Order: sequence, then C-alpha cells, then structure tokens
Amino acid sequence: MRPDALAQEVAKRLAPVLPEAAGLDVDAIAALLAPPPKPELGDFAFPCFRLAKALRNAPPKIAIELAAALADAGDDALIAEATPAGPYLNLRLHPHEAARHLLAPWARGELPEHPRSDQKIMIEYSQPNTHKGFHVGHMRNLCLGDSLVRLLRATGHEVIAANYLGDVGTHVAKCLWGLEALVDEEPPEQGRGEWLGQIYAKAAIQLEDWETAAKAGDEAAAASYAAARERMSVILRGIETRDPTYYELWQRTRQWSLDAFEEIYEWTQVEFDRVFYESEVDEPGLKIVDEFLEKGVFIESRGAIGIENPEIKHMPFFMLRKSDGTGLYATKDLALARMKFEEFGIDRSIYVVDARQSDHFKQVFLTLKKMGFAQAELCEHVGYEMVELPDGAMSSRKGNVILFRALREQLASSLEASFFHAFRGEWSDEEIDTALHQVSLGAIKYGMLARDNNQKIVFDMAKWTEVQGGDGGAALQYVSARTTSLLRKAAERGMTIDEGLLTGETATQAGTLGEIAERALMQALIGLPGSVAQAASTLRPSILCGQLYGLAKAYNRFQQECNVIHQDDPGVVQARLLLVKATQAALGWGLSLLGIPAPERM
RNA sequence: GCGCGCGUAGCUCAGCUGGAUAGAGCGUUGGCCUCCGGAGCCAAAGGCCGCAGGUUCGAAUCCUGCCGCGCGCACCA
Repeated sequence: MRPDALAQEVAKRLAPVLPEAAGLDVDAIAALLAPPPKPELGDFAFPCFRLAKALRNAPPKIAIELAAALADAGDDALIAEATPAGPYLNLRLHPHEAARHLLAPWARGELPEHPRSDQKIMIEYSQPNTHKGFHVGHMRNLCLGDSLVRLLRATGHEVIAANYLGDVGTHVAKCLWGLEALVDEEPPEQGRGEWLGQIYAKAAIQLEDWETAAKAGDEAAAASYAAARERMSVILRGIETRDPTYYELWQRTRQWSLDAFEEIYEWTQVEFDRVFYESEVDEPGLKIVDEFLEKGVFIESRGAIGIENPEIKHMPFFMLRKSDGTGLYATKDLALARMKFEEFGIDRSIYVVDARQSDHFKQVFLTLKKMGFAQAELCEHVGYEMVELPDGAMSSRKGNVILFRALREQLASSLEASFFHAFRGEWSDEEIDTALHQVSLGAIKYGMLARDNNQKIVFDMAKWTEVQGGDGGAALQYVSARTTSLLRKAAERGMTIDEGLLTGETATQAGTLGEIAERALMQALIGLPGSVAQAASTLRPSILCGQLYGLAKAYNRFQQECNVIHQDDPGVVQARLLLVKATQAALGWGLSLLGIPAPERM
C-alpha cells in the first residue's frame, strides 16, 4: 500500500457499477477522480462528461444513475455516501477507513510509487562563467535545474545532473585585461573568485565607455579601446597556444572561480554528476565544422561557416565559425551535444537556460537533426524569465548586483533580525546557525521556484525572508517545524501512534477525522502525488509549490480547529497524531523535491 | 518587420491537456489567545479574466485578428 493508492481503492469500488459501455478500467477511473471544489462536498468527485457519448445520456442523469447503482450495491467499507451534484458524482469516504489507505503509508515513511522508466535523462543547468560574478539571477537557474533533477528522479527516471562551465571566451580575456590594466591591488586571501568577477565588471564598463566615446568622436578613447582589444586578442591567443605566461594565469584565475562555485554548490546543497567545460569542447567544435562543411551540411557565407535553416524564418543563417576562423557558443554546443549522446547514451536531453536563448536552441536542435543525430528529437530547452530587483533590472553599471556572498549574508541577517534573534541564548549558537542556513535555503529556493518559468521574478529580500504568513518557503518550513514540535510534545506525554495503526492492521476509530479541517487536510495529502507527477512531467516545480502551500494552509487550519493532545478520547488522539505524522512526512517529501530542508525546530 | 513570452482583484500572482459559484498572498476592514508554536485562524470588501470575433452543450483556458508591455533576431556568450 502506497500513499497514492487511495484513488485506486475508490476506483475499484466504482468500476463494478459503471456500465460496460463506458469503457473505463480501474486505472482510467482513478485518473478521472478529482478533488471537489470544497471538502464539504466529499473526498472525491467523479466527472461524468466523458461518459455522455458512450452511454448516450446526459452527464447529470448518469451521475444520478451511478449514485443509485452504488446505493443498490449495499454498504461499502470505504465509500460512505455518493451524491449526484449536476454532472458530478461526489463521493464521501468513511474517514477512518480512508486514513488506513492514505495516512498510514505516509506515516510509515512510504513514498508514492512510480513505474521505473528506462529512459536516461541528462539535465544541464547552472552553467556559470568563470571570471564573472555569481549573483541572485544565477540562483534561479540553479534552483530550477536542481528541482527538476529531484522531481524526475522521484518519478522513476534515471537522471544525470550536468553542469557546463564557461571557462573560455571573450569574457575571460576582458577579465584578464582588466586585471593587468585596471588593478593595482593584490588578490585577497578570501573570495578570490568573487573579486575576479568584480574586475570583470569593471573592465566591461570601461570598455563599453571607451567604445561609446569613440563612436561619439573621442579619439583618445578610440585609441584606448583599440589598444585594449588588441591586448585582449593577444591574451586569448596566448591561452589558446598555451603560452606559459597567459596559460598559467588563465589556469590560476580559473581555479579561483571554480573554488567559488564549489562553495556556492555546497551551501545550496546542489550536486552534479558531471561537469563539462567549454574549454573541452572548443576544439571538437571546430572539427565538427570542418567535418560537416566537407559533408556539405554546412556552407560558407560572407567568409563565415554555418548552416541555412530556412525553417526559422527570422534567422535563417546559423553561424558556426566566424570569418576569423574561431568558433562560437553554438559551435561548442554542437560538440557538447555529440559528447552527451555518444559518451552517455542519453535518451532525453534537457537544457535549463534562460528564455532569451530559445531561438539559439531551436537552431542547435535543428542543426543536430540535419547532422544526422536522431537524438535531436529528444532535446528540449527549458526556458525561464529573468530575475529583477525591486528597483529594476540588475546591472553592474548601476551597482545593484547582489552577489552570492552578499545574498547569503543578507538572508541570514534578515532572518536573524526578524525571527531567530528571539531564540539567542535559549538555543545553542550551532542550532541557530543550522536553522538559519536551512531557512535561508527555503526562502531563496521557494522564491525562485514558486513562480512559473515564463514569469519574471522580482527578488525582494524583505518579503522573501518573512517567516510570518504568506506564501513563502520559510512559512512552509515553519509549518513543517510545527508538526515536528507537536509530535515531540505528544511523545513527551507518552502519546505515540499505535503500531497497528501505522501498519494498517487496525483502522483509526470510527467517527474520527470527520471534521472539515481534517478532511481538507487529507484532501491536500491525496493531491500531493499527482502534483509531483505533473510538476515532473511538465518540468514546472511551481505546480508542486502551489500544492505544498495548500497543504501548509490546510494544516494551519487543522491545528487551529482540532486540538490533538488535550482530548478525552484516546481514539481521537491516535487518529489526529496519525494525521499530523502523515502531514509531516508528506510536507518533508515535497520540500525535499524542491531542494528545501525541513528544519526540526525553528 | 519576423519570432517567442506576458496581460486575471489596488499590488504580486495561481488557475490554461475546456467543466461545479474564477482562487491565493500582500494591503484594507471586522472578529478569535484559560488550550499542542496566535509567526496562526475566521469573516468582509474588492473581477467587462487586455479588446473583438469564432469553435463548443459549456471558454480565463482552444482558434483567428487586433491592442499594450518585455525579450530575441550574423561574426557576444
């Protein structure tokens, strides 16, 4: 018995009374069962629209006939009442019996079951550039990719979590040029990766300023700009030809960035199975260009090499080698894709990259197809919109970029000031630090995931770190902590859940779990596995966020209206403890799929 | 110009593989602490679902056309 089996049980009872002409088996019936709009109406609703054609009857009449047929079948252990309501047949279950199928498995720590898929999926995400800063904007990609990995694994898929680091290219040259031309100071002992990113930003702004001034006729600026560009191409060539002066500098500074990324992934609790580097697909990319130019798949145009993709009307020429003979981002993507196909034998390839690149990926996938890779059909781009700040878009020129370190510190200090300061002295510093870390993760990850992928996100530190009320990660974690706290208090009074209830051998006492708040909470639990499945299949964690938020709200209402511990009837205590335990497990599981830890205490 | 996305309550957003009276949070107003964490709960006010057609028994949801906003469109990544 699994926590998602209740709908199946109901469908089994429903199947015998459905006319054969309906053509629905138990699985199909279970899939149709939906939650009624209000828990007062019942625990499941069976919509009769689809049956209308097969049965040549109006949906409301079908609902009436089904209700009668169920009544004729006699008393049922599970279904207490079937009420036709327009085109729907509402089913109310015996709560104590539903609990055995729903709550006991959750409380035992079992998880919804999914048929194991033999499909091997690679999800590529994060992809930060070395020599540049890692800021809140990059967090969206990281949280999204990580959650997709977790969701697909939870729904029975084999997933390879892949990162692809941009360790070569003009941004590296810009940064290294800035290092020699604009900086006197020595690199700091700590946080060299971030320091490097700040130099990149400084260099980019300087170069842009010179370019703008040059266009306006400023000759000194034009000269400076030309000199800088010349210098950058010397640096770039030096790295390429492995001239020790430049190659060694590149390696050393690159490592600073890699160390910084390592720290970020450790803090965010994100793990990758494979890390690709742009530097390893640079040459293979150019070889692919030669290979497919020779095969006649690619063509020359104005000195550059590329492919004609007239299918994409607004951008028919997809450039793969510049007229100076060097490759592009796209060139490397082709080589990387080939490596993914051939080295890992993947069946599905997911690219988590911001939505502005959707044209780029259309081109890449179409090109791969024309190159003869059947796997191109299984490539998909998961795009997402940008992260902005309350005062608008982030830009290093405006100086309003929130880099990782500042983000981490501000999250902690904001939570400390608004919530955790009250526990200083009462809890150990270590315990508070752990909770601060966990709740920081909850705030940032939920904030990044609760919004639909194609919706812009405004990162507002003050709002996201509110533990009180509202729809936020910290608020969900708070509810989880309440369940744990309640179970702990109960245990201190010697109240634990009977073994028989957990195993499902005995049912909860008849007459328990009938309150509206209890039913509503059970309904939220019923819906969770379906939401997880939907979030995974549509690659949209926001669906799960919504369901978990509903679950948390239902629990708050339950705990408000239904006292658990101070009850005269031990049967009521047992039933409610089971409900709390199930909620704790389900909420913890759901949060884990978002990459959010469930604090023991907060 | 072409392509992609967005447009739902004062603000921020769910709902979009068509289906019950379009829902939340924030804000506003009014209630609820002898009781397990009140950092909670209950209630009220607030809607031409951008506009106009079409498909359908039924449209916020699907189709077409407009309007507004954002993003992308050859040698950046």
